[in-house]
Amino acid sequence: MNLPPRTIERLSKYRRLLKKYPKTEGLYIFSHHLARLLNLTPVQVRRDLMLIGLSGNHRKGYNITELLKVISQTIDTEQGHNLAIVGMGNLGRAVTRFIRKNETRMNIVAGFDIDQSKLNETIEGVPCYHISQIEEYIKVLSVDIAILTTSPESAQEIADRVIRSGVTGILNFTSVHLDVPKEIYLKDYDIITSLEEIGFFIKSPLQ
Amino acid sequence: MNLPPRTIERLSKYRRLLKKYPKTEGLYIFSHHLARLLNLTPVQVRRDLMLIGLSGNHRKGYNITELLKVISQTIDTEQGHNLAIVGMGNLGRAVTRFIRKNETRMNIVAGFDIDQSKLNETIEGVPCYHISQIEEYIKVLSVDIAILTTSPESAQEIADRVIRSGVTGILNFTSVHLDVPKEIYLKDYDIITSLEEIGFFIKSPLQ
DNA sequence: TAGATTGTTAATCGATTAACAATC
DNA sequence: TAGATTGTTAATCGATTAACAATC
Repeated sequence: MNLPPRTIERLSKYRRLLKKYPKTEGLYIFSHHLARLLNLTPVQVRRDLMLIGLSGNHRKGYNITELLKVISQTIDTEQGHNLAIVGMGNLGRAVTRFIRKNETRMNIVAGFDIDQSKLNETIEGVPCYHISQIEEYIKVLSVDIAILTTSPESAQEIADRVIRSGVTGILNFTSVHLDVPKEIYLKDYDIITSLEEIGFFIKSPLQ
Repeated sequence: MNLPPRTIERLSKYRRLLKKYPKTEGLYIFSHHLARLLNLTPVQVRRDLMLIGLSGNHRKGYNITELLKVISQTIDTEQGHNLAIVGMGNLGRAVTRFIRKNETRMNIVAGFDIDQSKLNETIEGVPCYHISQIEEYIKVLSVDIAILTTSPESAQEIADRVIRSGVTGILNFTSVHLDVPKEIYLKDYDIITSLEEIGFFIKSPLQ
């Protein structure tokens, strides 16, 4: 199915919110209610749900169970995704822990680090291997998404290597611009740029 | 000055890249060269620089020193920004370390945590206080940007409290939707949603 | 002059929102 | 029926890109 990236992001947020939604609040939810919980407009919500073929009830709104089912059918794959964290330093371990606390279809199957002492050890419940074994383990474990939490210096080299090994999605925490083939889905988390953006907009009067 | 958010983000990236640019490569850079280094188009680069009043030389391109000067004048404030990290767990400490490794105008002046044992201790070189003292220290230290790395449960309460104390910019790592007044500049880093977005687009054939 | 570049407007693209018909 | 909602198209907004004049 061909859906806009922004819609996918919102679908993910609808699902996460509704999964925790108290059962006592009823089986149905109105678009304006869901919108208010996420600071969106009711039209946005209805449009998103329309795009994935969901329809609501004019009296009661949208059936939450159906909503959860159809969103999951849209977003998830049967097997889920196998993730590798490359760079098991502070940030890598924190991100690992963060992901594992959430119930998702994302299975962290390996961590990699240059530190020999971490070899074959289990960190945050994830088996950790030496960086030299990336190609080998990524293939064997069918990793399709890599999270890059390495040093800036090695980021591009590691990206090249994980891509060569079969990874097609990358979440890049390194603040380094990565050059990747256009068939790779790359998402950057550039903390420094984000802070500078915030800094600029809080000094200027806001729109 | 009124500049689009995307332009600010790119200016931040131009600067970071050019700061590390080897001196031997010359004092000038062409828009197409800068564009290639960041996977942008030359027009995008020229337009961004035009918006901040920079002009280049038809033979040599843009003067790197001037470029760095004008970008800094645009983005930075004289005093820089004072940051607080709220939640000094794994993620908070990792983010603290990450920011301190980069040379920026962002000064991390305080960390906060519920853990009594961290009270008055210095973590990653940052003085750490108990969460009950947020209001007090944010005011005294003139913190204007808060980074939220707390538990999801306390995220909204903490956001309310830092805003009440004078913070106007928030970088939110908690994956929880925050309800903030429109004059607050909020930027979300939702790791779960990002992974689900990547997951969706690597299963579908890419555009 | 020819060629490569900058500078800038107009067209296009993607996403949001306004408007409103249809339904219960 | 009146009122509140859903469903969907058309208009608008923000950002990128195409086109091209100006300059060295």
